[in-house]
Amino acid sequence: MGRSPCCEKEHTNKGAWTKEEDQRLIHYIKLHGEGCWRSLPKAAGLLRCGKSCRLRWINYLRPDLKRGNFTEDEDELIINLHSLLGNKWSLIASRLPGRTDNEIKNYWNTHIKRKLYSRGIDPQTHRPLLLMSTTTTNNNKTIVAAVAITITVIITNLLCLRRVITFPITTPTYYFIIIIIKLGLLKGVVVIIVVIIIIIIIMMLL
DNA sequence: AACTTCCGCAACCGCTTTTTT
DNA sequence: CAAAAAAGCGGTTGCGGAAGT
Repeated sequence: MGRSPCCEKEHTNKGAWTKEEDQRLIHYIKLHGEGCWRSLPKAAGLLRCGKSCRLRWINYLRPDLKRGNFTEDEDELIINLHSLLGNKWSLIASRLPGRTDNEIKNYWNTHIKRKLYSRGIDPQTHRPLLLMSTTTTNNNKTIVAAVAITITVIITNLLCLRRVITFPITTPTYYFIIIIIKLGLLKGVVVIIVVIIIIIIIMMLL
């Protein structure tokens, strides 16, 4: 025993709103206020779904919306809130008067992501990009390791071929690269040194 | 000037949560 | 309490204008 549907789906307009539709929606809400989006389209004489009316009002027509570019302070606030809340756009928007969740989401995807990348920060985790490559999932580590090794091998062997360096990359070097990439620089170097010491001890005992 | 590619943003889609009957 | 739709939310798409060739 539910409610009746909000609109007849086959008799609704889609796509961009016209000036006339905007005026009808503004006029109706000025007279009757927000709320009950289910009955609004019919009462306002709009061939739109209630959901579409709500979105248009909240994201575009509301009089308290702040128009224009985001300020530097707003940028930093969005970045800080995103680091705490993640992609909770509505929560982020509630801390920025006059801005909508949709607007902030779009702004994040078009501007702030790029800004963070240029600072060398991963926009999803807010961690430095270089650290990311060594601490993500095993699958990602393998991909990063494979790409790094392939590039290193190609460059080293080309340099060797052109006699810039006198020796090609060797098998132990591959393993050292893998270890450093998988464990990080510090841990990797420690592990390599320990391995070398063990090898030296074994050789001396033999 | 004509065409193509890129970019930003409004609107839609589909899912989850809340409300109503 | 259950069912069904509204409300709300976040991801994605597609259009229109700007920029590049």
